[in-house]
Amino acid sequence: MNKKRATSEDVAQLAGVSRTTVSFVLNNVQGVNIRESTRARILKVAKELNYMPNVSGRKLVSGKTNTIGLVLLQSPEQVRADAILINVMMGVEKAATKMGYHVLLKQIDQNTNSYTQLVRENSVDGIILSGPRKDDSEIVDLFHDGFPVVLMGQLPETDLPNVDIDAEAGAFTAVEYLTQLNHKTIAMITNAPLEFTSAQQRAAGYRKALHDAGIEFKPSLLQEGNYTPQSGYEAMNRLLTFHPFPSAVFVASDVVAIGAIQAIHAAGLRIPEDISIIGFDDITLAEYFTPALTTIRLPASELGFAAGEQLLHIIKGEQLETSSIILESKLIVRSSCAPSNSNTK
Amino acid sequence: MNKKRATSEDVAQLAGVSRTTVSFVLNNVQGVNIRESTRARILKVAKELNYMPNVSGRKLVSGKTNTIGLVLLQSPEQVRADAILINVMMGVEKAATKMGYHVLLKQIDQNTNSYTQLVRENSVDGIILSGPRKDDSEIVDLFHDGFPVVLMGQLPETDLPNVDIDAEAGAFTAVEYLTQLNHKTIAMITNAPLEFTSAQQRAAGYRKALHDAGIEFKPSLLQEGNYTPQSGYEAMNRLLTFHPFPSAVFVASDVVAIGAIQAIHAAGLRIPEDISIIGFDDITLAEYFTPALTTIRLPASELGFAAGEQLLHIIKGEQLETSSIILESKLIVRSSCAPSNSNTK
DNA sequence: TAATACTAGTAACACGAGTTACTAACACGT
DNA sequence: ACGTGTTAGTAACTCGTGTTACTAGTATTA
Repeated sequence: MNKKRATSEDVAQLAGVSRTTVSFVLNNVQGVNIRESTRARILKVAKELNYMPNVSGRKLVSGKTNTIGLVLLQSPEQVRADAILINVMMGVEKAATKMGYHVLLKQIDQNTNSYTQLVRENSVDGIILSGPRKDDSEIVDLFHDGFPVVLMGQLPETDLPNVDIDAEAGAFTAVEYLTQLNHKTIAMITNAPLEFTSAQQRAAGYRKALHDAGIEFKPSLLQEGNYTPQSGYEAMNRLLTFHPFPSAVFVASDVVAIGAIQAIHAAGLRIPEDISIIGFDDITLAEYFTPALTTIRLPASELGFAAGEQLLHIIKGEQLETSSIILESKLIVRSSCAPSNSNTK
Repeated sequence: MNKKRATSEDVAQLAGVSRTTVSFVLNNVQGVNIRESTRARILKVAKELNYMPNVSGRKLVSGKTNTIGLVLLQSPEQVRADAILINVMMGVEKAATKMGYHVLLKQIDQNTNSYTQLVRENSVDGIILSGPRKDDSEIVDLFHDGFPVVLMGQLPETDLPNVDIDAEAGAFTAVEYLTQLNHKTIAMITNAPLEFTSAQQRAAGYRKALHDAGIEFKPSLLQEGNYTPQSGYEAMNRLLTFHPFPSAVFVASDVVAIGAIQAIHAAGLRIPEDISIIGFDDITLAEYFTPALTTIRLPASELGFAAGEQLLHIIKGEQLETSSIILESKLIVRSSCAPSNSNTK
């Protein structure tokens, strides 16, 4: 670093005024009288020196960092498998940038040191937490300390501000679509093990849609996936051992669905003629699966953006319209579902 | 924020010593005499108060931020289409965390304000730049100012420290694999427009492999893709209008490849019987394409990790073993390539 | 003309740490 | 008893900024 960056003192000296005046001018402080010529001179010098205030100094006195933390509690494997996470991240970044904030990215390993450190160090003004676990008391403590926090996802039995997809409604829509196609034996493969709330929500939507259609829920038709295509492959193979096998399957993740599709093809069956498949997420590639996957589109980027905006509202102490923002998903019809030919059952 | 965080002054008062002593003890300063009992008392109080040094204060005096910037110059669309970028990011995060650093994420829109701001503000100690453009002089200026910088990718005619995949070698391997299968008419669909170095490198590997196999390069067989499956679909359709059409195609991106596969299927042709396809990237889903895609695996996470480590070396002023780290890719054979049946030509 | 109000700016303090230079108390050798 | 060295610690300065309280000079008003 050859060139030392200019400080406000440098600007002050070159402009022949005090540092205070420089601060007043550059921060456009109201209620202070500065002659127009002086103001112009300071601005000119600041520009010449390419002056930018040192954030550390500014942070120290203001107590604000102008930075929000984006904390991912997902394991590296989950992150890798989560095809829409990057969109979410970009959404957060966009919201932050819009308000002049930075984004600090942190991936937390289950047993590594906690993210509370970020807060104690005064590194961030607020935190967006992606993938909260039920047993996570840290975040609740932070919230009760009055620290700005927004969840991405849900934590039952708490009133933390959160932003989420209406996964239950999305799952409901998906399964309802299948029942309307006259399917009677509809299986589900979850996106994740059932201890995760995201899986629970989708399973709930599945059961509700079955119930509304007057179809009895059979536990054996609910198989667990765990983010990977491989898990979808295995789950589908389990379903295929049933007689008769289901005529339609709701797979609560497109990535898992591609494994299920593989299994169906491997068994010599056709989609959608023999089995209908509906996915969840609408990842970029879903359209290019064979066959093109009918699925539920999640507003990933919007989710991140909303979380960022919500957090910034809280940081600025603004009144929230609602502490819980639920975004709607949307059915995208392609060609992996067909009406039941009713020879099942 | 109800509870004010404890400062070193608080610790000092409660332990009945001066702030200086607290600083000595907590930073384990060598060559200073502190009675063992005092030391223990201070540590105990610090723990009780849950004291963590305020980073802003520390940054101000040390001039270090313990933060590195990860700057993405890719457009939001590119980011969305780049299936391995998230792995790269996690790799960077891992390297940073290992050394006690934070990662600041910044996505720069082509014409938005520059990333130099991050530097001037003193927000980061160094920058990793992903997706540099040829005409980017900002980064070169920063480098010449002595600011720690690492490129992810390459910038020809500069000696900036960089970390990259050996894309040319990877492309060479892919195409060599096809020539060894006795293919004579081998087309290529690029991952991106040819003004991007990443596309140029892959095209260079393609031409070299053709040359080594004694096959003449035909410009018409080199079609441009632009990150999306749709572009692969269109490029493949252009190739299919040729008589005879190529017996094998190297698609320099798995995501683009899936579009090409769609086009081939839509034309009623089979893979690999009628056309062999080899991809590039080895995205998570490549294994589950129909057919499973033979491709070149990029060490994405390792790339990010290496970039992070390299940058931290530079920041700490350590001598670099080499200023350019090139990681090797690897051929992953699945079932989308078959020997040429030699009826072509 | 003297009291008052406004203009244009500055001196001084605060934020929370790290670090250098100094001191008071005691031990030791002669 | 006196100088020297060590131990255990502290006062005071620095980093770069924001902000409050104050002042000197000028304009306005009674």
